[in-house]
Amino acid sequence: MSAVIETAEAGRRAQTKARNREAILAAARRVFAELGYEAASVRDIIRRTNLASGTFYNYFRSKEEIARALAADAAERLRPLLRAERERAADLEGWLDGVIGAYFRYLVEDYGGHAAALPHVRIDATPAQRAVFEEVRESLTRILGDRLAPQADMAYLTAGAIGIARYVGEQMLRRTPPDPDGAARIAVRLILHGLPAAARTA
Amino acid sequence: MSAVIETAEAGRRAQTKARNREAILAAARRVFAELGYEAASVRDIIRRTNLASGTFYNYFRSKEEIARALAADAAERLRPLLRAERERAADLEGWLDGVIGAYFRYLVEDYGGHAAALPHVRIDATPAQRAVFEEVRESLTRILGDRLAPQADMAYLTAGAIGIARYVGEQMLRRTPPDPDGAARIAVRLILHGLPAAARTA
Amino acid sequence: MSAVIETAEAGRRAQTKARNREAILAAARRVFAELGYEAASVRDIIRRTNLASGTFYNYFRSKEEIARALAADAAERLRPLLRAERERAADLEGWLDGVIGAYFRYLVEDYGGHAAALPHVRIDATPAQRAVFEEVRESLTRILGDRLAPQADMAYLTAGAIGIARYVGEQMLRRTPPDPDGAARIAVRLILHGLPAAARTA
Amino acid sequence: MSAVIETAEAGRRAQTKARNREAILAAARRVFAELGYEAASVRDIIRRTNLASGTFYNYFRSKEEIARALAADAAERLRPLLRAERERAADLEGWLDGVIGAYFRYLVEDYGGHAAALPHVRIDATPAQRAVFEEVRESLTRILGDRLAPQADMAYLTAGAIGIARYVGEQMLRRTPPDPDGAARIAVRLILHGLPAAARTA
DNA sequence: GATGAATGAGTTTTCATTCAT
DNA sequence: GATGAATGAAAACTCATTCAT
Repeated sequence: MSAVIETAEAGRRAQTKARNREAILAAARRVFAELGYEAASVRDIIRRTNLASGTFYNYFRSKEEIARALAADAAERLRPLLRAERERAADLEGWLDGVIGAYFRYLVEDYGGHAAALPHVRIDATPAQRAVFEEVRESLTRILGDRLAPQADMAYLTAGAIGIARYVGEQMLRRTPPDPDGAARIAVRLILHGLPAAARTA
Repeated sequence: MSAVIETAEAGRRAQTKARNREAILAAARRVFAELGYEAASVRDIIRRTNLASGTFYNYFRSKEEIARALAADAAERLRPLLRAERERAADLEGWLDGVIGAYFRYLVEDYGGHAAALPHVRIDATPAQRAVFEEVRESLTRILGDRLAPQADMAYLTAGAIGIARYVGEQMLRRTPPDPDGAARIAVRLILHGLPAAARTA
Repeated sequence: MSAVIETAEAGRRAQTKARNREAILAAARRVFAELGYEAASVRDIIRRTNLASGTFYNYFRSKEEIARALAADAAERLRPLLRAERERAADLEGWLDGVIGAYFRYLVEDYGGHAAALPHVRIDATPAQRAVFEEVRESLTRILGDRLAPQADMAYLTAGAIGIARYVGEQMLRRTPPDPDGAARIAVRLILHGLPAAARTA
Repeated sequence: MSAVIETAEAGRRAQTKARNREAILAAARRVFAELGYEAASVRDIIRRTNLASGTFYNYFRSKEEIARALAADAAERLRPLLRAERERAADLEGWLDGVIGAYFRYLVEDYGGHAAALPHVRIDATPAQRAVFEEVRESLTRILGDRLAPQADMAYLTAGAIGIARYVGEQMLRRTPPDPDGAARIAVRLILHGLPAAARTA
């Protein structure tokens, strides 16, 4: 077999691998969303794929690993987005608009229709998730700049902001149709000015 | 057997039943806290009890049912507390102080030491939980009174406030020792005035 | 307590005992009929009674024992009937008419409506059942008298006759409404003259 | 892997599957025969196999399902035999000889030695069993031809004939050694001429 | 690397039976 | 003798993972 063909074949193989991996991840995302992590079985995942059950283990060592990979994957996709927004944003409001809008649109895309199954993962179950938390914390710290009291507890504040995004997002998913933009506007206002102020305007 | 004795016996039996139910619930609470809902098995629960395996099924039909009972139980305990605070509180700040303080102290009591395992149950998985959500929503609506724009989306705002409490609470549980009062102060400020204002003070 | 009262009370007790025993037997008969022996549980039986589960064991040592008691009971009720018919009957036809008619009416009474659940008990699972088999065999032997070849295999012939009664009876139970008399007529004719002869007449 | 090898492998796998299925069915047949359906457990069945417990569930969903499969299987094997006899037989006697002889030999083969446990399944528990009943009924109807009164109740007569075969067969299995031919002769005579006639000859 | 049946440890669940009251 | 909750052995069943092909 000539080197050229070998290379071509290797390319094709790599492509197939990537495609299979993606197929498994996509199936897992849907299954976890519909059944929840515990109720979902590897069989459920593989069944939504046209692969054989054993093949799963060529890609992921276990059910736990794919769950981690999924979370990491989500974080991976979130992180550059957060980064980009951090560069672009002039102020806190701009940054929040960008970030929360993107997050809510992502939620609708990935979970719309299965609202009920948004996985309530621990905030820092995986390294990637922790990275997202840190990214948010750093962004907030930087943007707030010297308007930040030295003793301010940024971990709590970051957690609070993420809590708002999470729960308003979940609430949004429950509506038909979900309105990511309206929800984002309210979430941003809530973070910026607090509940009484947010309640005073529509 | 005389009626008197019968009654006494019935009383003792009812007591034993209640005690067993409580023992199982307590064991489940601990097991869920330590292992997480999914990893926990009915065996794990019953093992922490001095009851026989079959006895579990005299009280709960399945692991899912006890989880629901647990959540309902928690909500049940939360609700009167919320109610009481609603009566007592003069303004939003007073109400939030009371409610969030109580919630955080409850968290520390029930999950302190097993911070990692605060169950991230769906906001409205059970009727009791839905009731808590409604209770919070109503309290907020009433306290805000005419400072509330007619078109304000109270479902989103309530979700946001609960999100703050949940995630700041979780963050607090991760600290040793947890400081429910400090965390509550920050959560309240965040809800009242928003993140920039909360960041400006300690 | 005077002897008189004691006696009266003893009588009442004996009555209650007899009534409870009958209640349990009746419930068991229905439960076995509806679910089959294996699927039926002692709980199912006791549930159809207004007795407590433990009480069952004051009357029967086990589920197996009540099944035996039930079969014995059926046989017990069948046997005197067979005996009586044997005395009364002038000839084979008369005896068969009496016996099979009685058996079919008994079937309708006990299993009508639950046709599907006629228990296919082994012909000789219990002593009482064996006794019925023997009773039938003896009756046949006596009534046939010297029209019986010495080498005739009465066990096979008795089994055959019982087989006819059993299966025609089951078939009858499947009809709505069951017609014990029509079925009995055909069964008797079949036993007496064989299938071709029975087919030649209605 | 080349297509040729793939096919070969698929063939081998299919073979193994078929062999395993047969092994489980055979084990179940023996276990049911020895313990009776109710007393038998899936564990008992799988233990007589060199397969793992979970493997059972790759083939049958439950104990009930394998029982049905077994009955269906038996009926499946009986039907072609009945069909063949129907073509071949010149008259009722010939047909009965063929059919009952075959049935009794089949009984001895499958249940000989475990006489006590011939499963008394409902006559029409499965489609295949219903098919056997229908096959017998049709065969009888055709062979009797115009010697059959128009109002004759063939369902009852068929049930009666099958009852004879069943119970005489069971009686035969209880003997050591079983004599399928002797038993068949008597059963046939009983069906053809009735009990008195059958009793008059050996 | 793909396949898919086999594995068997582990889990849930049932239920006949016991026993303190 | 009645009660009914507790018992725990035994059964059914699941499913992540392995492995021969």
